[in-house]
Amino acid sequence: MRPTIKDVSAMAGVSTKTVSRVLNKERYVSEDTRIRVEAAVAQLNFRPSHAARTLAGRRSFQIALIYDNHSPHYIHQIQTGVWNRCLEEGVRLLAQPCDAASPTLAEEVGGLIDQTQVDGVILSSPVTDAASALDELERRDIPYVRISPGTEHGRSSSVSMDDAQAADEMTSHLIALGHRRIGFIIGHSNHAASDLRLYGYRRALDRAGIAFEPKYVRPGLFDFSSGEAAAERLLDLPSPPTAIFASNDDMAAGVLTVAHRRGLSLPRDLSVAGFDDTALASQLWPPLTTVRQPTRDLAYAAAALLFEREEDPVHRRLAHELVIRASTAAPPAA
Amino acid sequence: MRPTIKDVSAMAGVSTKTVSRVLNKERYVSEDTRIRVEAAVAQLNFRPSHAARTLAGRRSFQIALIYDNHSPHYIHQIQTGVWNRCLEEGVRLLAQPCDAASPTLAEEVGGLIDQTQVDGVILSSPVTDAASALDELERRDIPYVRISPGTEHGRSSSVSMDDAQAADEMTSHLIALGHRRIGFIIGHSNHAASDLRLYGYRRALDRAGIAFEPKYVRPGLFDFSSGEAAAERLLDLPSPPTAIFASNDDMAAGVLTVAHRRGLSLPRDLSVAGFDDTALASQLWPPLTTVRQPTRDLAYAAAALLFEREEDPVHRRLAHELVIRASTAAPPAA
DNA sequence: TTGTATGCGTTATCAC
DNA sequence: GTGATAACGCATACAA
Repeated sequence: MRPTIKDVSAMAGVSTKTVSRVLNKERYVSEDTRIRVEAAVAQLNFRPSHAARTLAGRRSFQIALIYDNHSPHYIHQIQTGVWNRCLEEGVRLLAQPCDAASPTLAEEVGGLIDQTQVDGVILSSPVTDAASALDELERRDIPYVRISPGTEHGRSSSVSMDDAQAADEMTSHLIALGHRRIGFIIGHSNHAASDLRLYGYRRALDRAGIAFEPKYVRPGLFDFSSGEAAAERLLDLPSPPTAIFASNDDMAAGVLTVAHRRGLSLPRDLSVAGFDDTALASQLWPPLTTVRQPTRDLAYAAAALLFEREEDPVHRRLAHELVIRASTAAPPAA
Repeated sequence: MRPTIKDVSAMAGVSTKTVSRVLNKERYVSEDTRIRVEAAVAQLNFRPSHAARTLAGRRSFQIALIYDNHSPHYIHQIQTGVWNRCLEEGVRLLAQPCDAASPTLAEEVGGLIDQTQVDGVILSSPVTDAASALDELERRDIPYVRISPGTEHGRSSSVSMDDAQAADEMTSHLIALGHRRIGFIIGHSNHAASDLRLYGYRRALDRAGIAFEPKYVRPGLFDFSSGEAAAERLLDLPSPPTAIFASNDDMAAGVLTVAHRRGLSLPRDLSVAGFDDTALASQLWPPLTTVRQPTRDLAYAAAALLFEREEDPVHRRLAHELVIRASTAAPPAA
C-alpha cells in the first residue's frame, strides 16, 4: 500500500498535523522534529496525494495550459517554458488544446476549472482573446496569465514581445542595406501581432522617408501557401520589390519556393526576411533573415507571474531580439 | 458556491448515492430517476470534482503522457492523437516531459503516479525503452501503452509502424527509378527505428540483387548538421550515389543544403528521399520524397488501447504509407 | 511549538 | 432499484 501521512507520523512519533506542517513548509516547527519527519518521509518514500490535498485544502498543485495554435513549434516552445517553471514549483501541467473559435469554449473552460480545480490557467494566443473564456475564469476568480494577448491588454496579467519594434528594426535593417522597394506579407488577421508587425514596417518606412506603397503589401494567413500566393503577386509587379519581409517563416518559405521556381538567385536577386515563428528559418535554403522570438522565455515568465501573483495587473515583458543571418544582401544595382 | 452531489440529490429528490450511480452510468437505475437526476445536473451545471472522485474511488480521470523528444512536430502529433482519444473518454491529459536518459527518471515516474494517481500512462519513444521507468509502472500495477518502443516489444501493449517495410518500399522505389548507387544515412542509435530502417534498405537492395556497399552508408543523429556531414562524405566519394535516402527529414534537409552548395540541380543530379519525421518535407525545395508516418494515428490507437485494456499483451499496429512526391527522378544517364 | 476534532465531495459497502 | 453510513488522505480551525 501507498504510505499515508499517518504512517509517516507514526514513524516520526508526531501527529499528522505536524507532518502536514513540514510538508507545507509552515513555520513553528522545531528544527528537531522537522528533521525526524523528513527522515520518515524519505524512508517511506512518501508522496502526498494530490487528490486529498485538493479536496481538503485550497490548492490542487495543478495548472492548465490552454492553447490553440497550428504551429507545433510555437506550442512546443510555450509548453517547454511553462513546464520549466512548473517544475521549479512542484506543480503539474494539464494540457488543454482547444478551438479558440468554438462556441462552446467558455463551457469547456468552465468545466475544466470545476472538475480539476486547477490553481491557475495560462492562455496562449489566440485563446487569449476569447472574451467568453476570460469571463468564465473571472467568474470563478481563478488566477490566469495570457501570453501575447491581442486585445484588452489591461484585463489581466500578460506577457508579450514588442512586435512593432521588432518589425521596425527588421525593416530598418533592410533599408540600411539599400533596399527601397520592400514587400511585406501580413499575418493572419486573428492574430493581433499581425497588425503590430505591419505597423512597425510602416513606421520604419516613414522614418526613412520612403513612401508607403499599398501594392507592396499583401495579406497572408501565416501558412506556406498564402506566402506563395503573395510572393507571386509581388514579383509580378512591374517594378517588383528587391526584398520581401514576411510576417512569419512559413510564409517566408513560400516566398523562397516561388523565388526558386522563377530561377531567382538568392539573396542576389531577392532578399527574404521573416519572423522566426516556427524555427523553420535555419532549415531553409538559403537560411532566412529572421526576427527571433523569445517565445519560450515569455512562457516561462507567464508561469512565473501566475505563481508570484504579482499585484501589478499588467506586466508586459517587452522583449525582442533581431538576428541577422546570411540571406540578406543589398539590392541589385539596377 | 460550486454545486455538489448533495445539491443535485436534493433537487432530484434522491440520495447522493443514486446521483453517483447516474454519473457513473451504473446499472440498476430506473429510467425515470435517471432522467430526473440528469435534469438536475444540467440545471445546476454540476460537474463532479475530480479530486473527490479520485480520493473515494479508484479512478482519477487523468492519464499522463510521458515524452522526451526533440522534434516539436513529433510531440505535437503524439499529443494531438492522444488528446483526441482522451476527449472522447472524458479524461484529462497531464503533460510530462522528461529526460529519457536521466538517472532519476524512475523516481520521477514513481512520483508522478503516487501524487496524481493517474489511471494510465502513455510513453512515447524513446522513453519507451527506459527499463527502470517501466519497472516502476509495473510495480504499481498501472496500465501503460508504449508508442514505437525500441526494445522488449512483448513487455507491454504498444503500437508502432513497420519501419523496415517502409524503408524497403522507399528503397525499392528508388531502384525502380533506375538508381543503383543509393546512399543511406542512418538515424540516431538510441532510436530502434534507425536499425529497422537500415534493415529495410538492405533488404530491398538484396532483393534487387544490388550489392550492399558500406561506403554508401553513413551514420547520422537525426539532426540537420549530421545530415550535412554525411552528405559531404557521400558526395565526395569517387563514384558518388545518384540518390540519397536519409532516415529522417531533418537530415534530408541537410543533404539538400549540401547539394545546393555544390551547385547540383535537384532532382536531376541527385534524388533525395527521407522519412517525414517532422513534416518538414513539403517546405523544402525541392519537396522531398518521403515516407509519411502515421504518428498521430498511432498515438490515438495507443490511448484507445489504454482505455480498452485489451487483453492481448502485444498489440502492434503495423502501419505505414508511402508518399511519392516530385523530387525523385531517374539517375543521370552517365 | 504541537495535537485533536472536523470536514472536503465523492465512491464503496451493505443494508433495505 | 434505492438509501444510510463509513471510508478516502489530507488541511483547517481551534485548543493546549
